[in-house]
Amino acid sequence: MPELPEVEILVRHLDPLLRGSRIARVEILRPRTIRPLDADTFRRHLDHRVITGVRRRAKYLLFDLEPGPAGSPRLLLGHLGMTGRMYLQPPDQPLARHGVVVFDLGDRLWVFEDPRGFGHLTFEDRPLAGLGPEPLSAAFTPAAWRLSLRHSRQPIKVRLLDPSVVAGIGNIYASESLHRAGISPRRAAHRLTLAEITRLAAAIREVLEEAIRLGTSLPLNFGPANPGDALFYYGRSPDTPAAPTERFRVYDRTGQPCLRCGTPIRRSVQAGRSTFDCPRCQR
DNA sequence: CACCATGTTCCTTG
DNA sequence: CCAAGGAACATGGT
Repeated sequence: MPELPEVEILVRHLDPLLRGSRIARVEILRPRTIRPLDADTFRRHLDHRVITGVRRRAKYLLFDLEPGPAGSPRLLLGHLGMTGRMYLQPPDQPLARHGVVVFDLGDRLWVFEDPRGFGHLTFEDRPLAGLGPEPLSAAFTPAAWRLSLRHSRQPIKVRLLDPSVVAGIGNIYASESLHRAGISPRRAAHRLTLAEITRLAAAIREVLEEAIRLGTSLPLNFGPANPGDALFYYGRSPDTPAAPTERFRVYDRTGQPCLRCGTPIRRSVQAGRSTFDCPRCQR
């Protein structure tokens, strides 16, 4: 499901539902999801712990834990990978086919579902240390950001996917941000002018904020009986309401007219991943 | 059968 | 030492 906006929307959804909940039992159906820790340690540390809040950093979900026995972790980290979802469901409802971890909260189940299995849960917070600025924070200024782009000859689109450059941008919003800023994804990062960097930083913020606004304005149901979510890319079924039209301006719109100038959107491959841009608006 | 897919890490190459 | 590219992880949709 995830890039920054989707994780942010999920965090806002989960926080009031999980805050104050006590974990009665943890069921690990796919041990590989718990990494790089072992499943037994994980289970032992979470038994009877209380969640005091849910936050986000980049695409990580951060679950704050009430202090437990000496040496127990204060923070649980979750990452959804490409296809992870989380939701609460009644205990008597059947579990999703790819339910990988289930937290028994007594009156409800908190389910982590992940068909492709790229997501994970851990207490290991080292990956957070290397993350770049949150694009929606005040610390994300063009002047500061410029320094991290100055030394790379890589295409700017590829740099945007590096979490140490800016946190939470994925393949969809990288293309979307560059289109909004009118910058070619192929431009070498170190050749961007300060004016372009300023424009791109603003575009990133706008694109992400718009996506979050859209998500919070929709009646979302993250439950297993509603795999559509309308908002999220993965798991849409024919009978669920379609996502709002023109949610993306370039992503996955190969050959369709650019909404600004009408030129057909082009697909290319950079660092092994699809890039979408308008050959006319983005130079 | 082929190719594609929202992410991240690790290994190899230069 | 670093930068950059590609494979790997695993499953499902078209």
